[in-house]
Amino acid sequence: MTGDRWADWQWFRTELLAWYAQHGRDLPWRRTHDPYAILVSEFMLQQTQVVTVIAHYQKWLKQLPTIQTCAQAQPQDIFKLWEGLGYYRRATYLHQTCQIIVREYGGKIPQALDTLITLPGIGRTTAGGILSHAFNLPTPILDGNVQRVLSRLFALTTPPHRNQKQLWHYSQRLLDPVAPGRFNQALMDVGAGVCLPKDPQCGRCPWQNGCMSTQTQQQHDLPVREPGKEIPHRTIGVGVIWNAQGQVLIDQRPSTGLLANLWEFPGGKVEAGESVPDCIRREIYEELGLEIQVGEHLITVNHRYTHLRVTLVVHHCFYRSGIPELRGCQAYAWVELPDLCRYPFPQANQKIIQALQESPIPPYPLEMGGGRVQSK
DNA sequence: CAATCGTGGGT
DNA sequence: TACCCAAGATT
Repeated sequence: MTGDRWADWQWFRTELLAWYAQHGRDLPWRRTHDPYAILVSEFMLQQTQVVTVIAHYQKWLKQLPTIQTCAQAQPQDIFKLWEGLGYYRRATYLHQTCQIIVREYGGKIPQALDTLITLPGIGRTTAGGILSHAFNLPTPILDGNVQRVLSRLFALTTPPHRNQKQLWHYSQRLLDPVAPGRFNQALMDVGAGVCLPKDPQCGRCPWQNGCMSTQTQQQHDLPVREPGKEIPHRTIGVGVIWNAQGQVLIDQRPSTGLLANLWEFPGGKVEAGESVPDCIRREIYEELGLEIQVGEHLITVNHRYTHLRVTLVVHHCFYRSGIPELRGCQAYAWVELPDLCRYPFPQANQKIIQALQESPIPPYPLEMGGGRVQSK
């Protein structure tokens, strides 16, 4: 690159598209022209790697093959299909977006960028991805891959999150106006498979001869990243509360905040100087108004979120008295173990469920009414 | 604009 | 093990 010459930009496009024809990934959402399917893939791919998305993508489209079926689905089904993918707000946003498109746009995805980004969960990158991929419209994208590729290609020494305007400019300027769909897909493939965060594979890069950071051996130092912050840790006491019918109590988390709308085994943060059984007894009373007896330890689960680490100390518990009140949750349910799979749970709770299914059901304490009542 | 929002892969 | 990073959007 010796200047802002048309031939230089065209060279990037030609090289990239030629490389893509040989080395592009074969992905499920590249085998369809259905804009709805592409919309689904774009939502799932937000901050989530391809290998993680594929199974969920295929299951989703099998159960909700059209935008109409998605719009009409129950929230519980939406969350169940999203289970395990994380960032669960995306599921609600996708559901809402499909409902709006069906209701207000005749089931056709709007092809105007300004319209698309007004829909829930659709920002500029997702909108650009949909428009370029589904309709071959010349809309740029700027995901993590593209930010890294562009930072190296043009040797941009400002951290990407402080340099969004310039990065968008480059993404727009570089975009192939004839084949924007394939170009954007190719750009992300370079980021995901060649221009790796650590150990960039410059020898396999179609842009090796035009990359400014490679010429000065800066590619390992770009993009510039700022040090992260420390992640706090909490210990959480969790109760698997059994009733005399052999059912366990679960609750649905609030509609906002961490793991919104998902189901869980009730519990809460262990306060300073408090024992775990005391914590569980207190939390169950505060959140549900139930009196329980805390029993033996079931499992301890360590889990990491983006901004939080938790240790879940889980105990078997036994219902004594009270009717559940909805204080810190949306709903509750007494369920038998085989029915737990009907409810969407976060990953940390999946480990509890697995432990439950592998461990024998604890005997109901004799002093609390004798043997278990066999339900049905 | 900084914080929030999950989970799995890779080093 | 302990990080970093991922087809980001929202508030």
